[in-house]
Amino acid sequence: MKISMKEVAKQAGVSEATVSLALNNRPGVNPQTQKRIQELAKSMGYIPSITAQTLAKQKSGLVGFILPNTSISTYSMLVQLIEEALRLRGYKMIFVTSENSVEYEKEMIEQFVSFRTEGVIIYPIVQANPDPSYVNILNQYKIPFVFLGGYYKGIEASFVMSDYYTALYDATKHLYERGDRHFYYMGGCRTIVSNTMRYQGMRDYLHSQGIDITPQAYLELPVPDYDNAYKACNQLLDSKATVDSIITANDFVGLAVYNSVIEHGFRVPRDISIITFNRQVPEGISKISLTYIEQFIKQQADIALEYLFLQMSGEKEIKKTYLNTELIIRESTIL
Amino acid sequence: MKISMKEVAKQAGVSEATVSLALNNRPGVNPQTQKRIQELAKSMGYIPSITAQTLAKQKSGLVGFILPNTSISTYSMLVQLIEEALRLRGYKMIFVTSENSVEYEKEMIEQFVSFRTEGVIIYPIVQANPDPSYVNILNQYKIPFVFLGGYYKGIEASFVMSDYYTALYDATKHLYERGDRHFYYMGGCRTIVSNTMRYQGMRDYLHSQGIDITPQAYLELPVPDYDNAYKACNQLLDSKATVDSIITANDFVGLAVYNSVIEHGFRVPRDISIITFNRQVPEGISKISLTYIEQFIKQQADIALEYLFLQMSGEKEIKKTYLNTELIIRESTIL
DNA sequence: TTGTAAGCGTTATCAC
DNA sequence: GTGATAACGCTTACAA
Repeated sequence: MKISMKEVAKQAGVSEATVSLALNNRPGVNPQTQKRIQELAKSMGYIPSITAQTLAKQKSGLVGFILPNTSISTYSMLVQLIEEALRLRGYKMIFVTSENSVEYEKEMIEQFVSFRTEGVIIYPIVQANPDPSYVNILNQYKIPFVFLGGYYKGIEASFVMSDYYTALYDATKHLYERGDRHFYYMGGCRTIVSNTMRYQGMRDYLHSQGIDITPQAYLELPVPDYDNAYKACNQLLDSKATVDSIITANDFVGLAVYNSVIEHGFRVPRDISIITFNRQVPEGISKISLTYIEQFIKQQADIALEYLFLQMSGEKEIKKTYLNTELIIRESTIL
Repeated sequence: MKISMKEVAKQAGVSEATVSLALNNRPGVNPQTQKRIQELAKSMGYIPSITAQTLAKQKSGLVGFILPNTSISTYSMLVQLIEEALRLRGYKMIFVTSENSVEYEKEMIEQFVSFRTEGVIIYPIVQANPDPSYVNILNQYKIPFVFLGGYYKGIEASFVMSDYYTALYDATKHLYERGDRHFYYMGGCRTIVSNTMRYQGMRDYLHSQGIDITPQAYLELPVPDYDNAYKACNQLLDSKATVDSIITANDFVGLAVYNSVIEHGFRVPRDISIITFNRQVPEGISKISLTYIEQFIKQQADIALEYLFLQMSGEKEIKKTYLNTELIIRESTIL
């Protein structure tokens, strides 16, 4: 049977108030009584209704976390890291994915409001978002929130993300110093902040060396996956463009590029070099190990949480962190 | 400001009851009033408290889904499929991972009770579970549940899973007919149902051909990942055992085996053939494309949901489905 | 130390 | 058609 506090109270021969106090280890209840009630409740299989608790306490103990999806290993690491950190702080995570859709993200954020979460962490969708103002519903309900992995222009909130600008700046430098002069970046939607930053990092380093690139150097994929990348790279190479290096958004894209490059009769890295983000295919499995840009996921999770808890404790100041990345040299750029 | 129904009612100059009826499109309210209230509520940014609704309605509209983790692509597909199907039926999914730990799964199931979910789908942990009786708390709270991808012995509930027995039976047959005679299976915890089934399928086919294997043919990995598999396979091959084929739990294991085999101077598939489950590394990326056993994930999700909704609508009968799999031949077993 | 009672934000049952 | 009001299961003053 469904057990409620009333049942426990009746069985114990005390009032509901006493049961509540006893079960929550609150002072002011006889240790004997407390023990008796706790044991009774346990033996009855009583599990309190979070719903009722939330309503009564006006605190849900919930923190919402929204991610574009869960299929990228970076993302699923974040879920685990954040869930654990929240649990240690006595919060429960309520986790949803936006499926990379604006509408869906909006809905999910409203759902967070509906659940009266006490804080929200948003990993922004990585597709174009023309008007992210729906996020402000969180402000209306006084629910603190932070961005992780990016942010929306026009929404004032703390955020932490990789310093994609410097990452691309440095990666480009590495390749330039190898002698490469013709550069491409291949990835997803170019208008989102993190991708704009990448383009600019590449552009600015090259500009400093007297090379000016055009937006065509950004090869935009509808979805940054193997098939799209393979097609796009074939098209690029078929066009007889001069290509020295291609930097890619993730290693499925990077490995598609590798296959395409090889099939066009070029060698990697002798003719064309490849650098990737977000390596998730373990070394040893793929045909080539790609030089990659490592992002520090755990640190990002930690900082996001730190900022969130700051906001939750009343802090008003907006904090922004661009986190360092590290270039890990592998076969695809070694001379 | 936080808006509650009271505010909306006040602004609209009607009672809360009317607001409730209007917002929920219930009969018995003047269409004009209804429209006025709906627009007002929207303009005020009112979002109802699910908590209060749940308490009042005694229905949460929630279905719990628990998965060992989210890093396997099979799993993340399931999350999406199930979430969508539930949404279409007017339910919200509350999704958690068990981190493959008994204690954690227990906790999460209690959490589902605590949220008063109306149904639960359990993908059992894929490590040994000595006593899964904690699942029965769901029965006590009259929360229907089904298993997906496996089940726990001793817990009576509907389930759907791949027919691992036949999968291995047929895979072994395929290899036997190629001429292989010395078989191994490499995967995770051998005591869980789905792995026991695999072993038995392999054993029984071989027995039918007059070959008797011992439990040593099951190479049990602490965790079925690349590193463990690589080590285990090295050990096997170093031992000079005769090995004709190795069937593996997933393609990280399969590709680790491939590397180990190659490094020991054998050829695939001429000397040793490999079959895997749960391929997730796209073809074209890995050094070799592995013959694999395809599981029909969407069908499993559909059936699990069907069984769950049957139970939720009062059906008592327990249904069990072992779903067909398909052997997809690739390089690693082609002669 | 324990019990009584109000209140959290909704819904649902009645009167009106 | 609409408005009181009880109820949902719990917490939390405050009273006893």
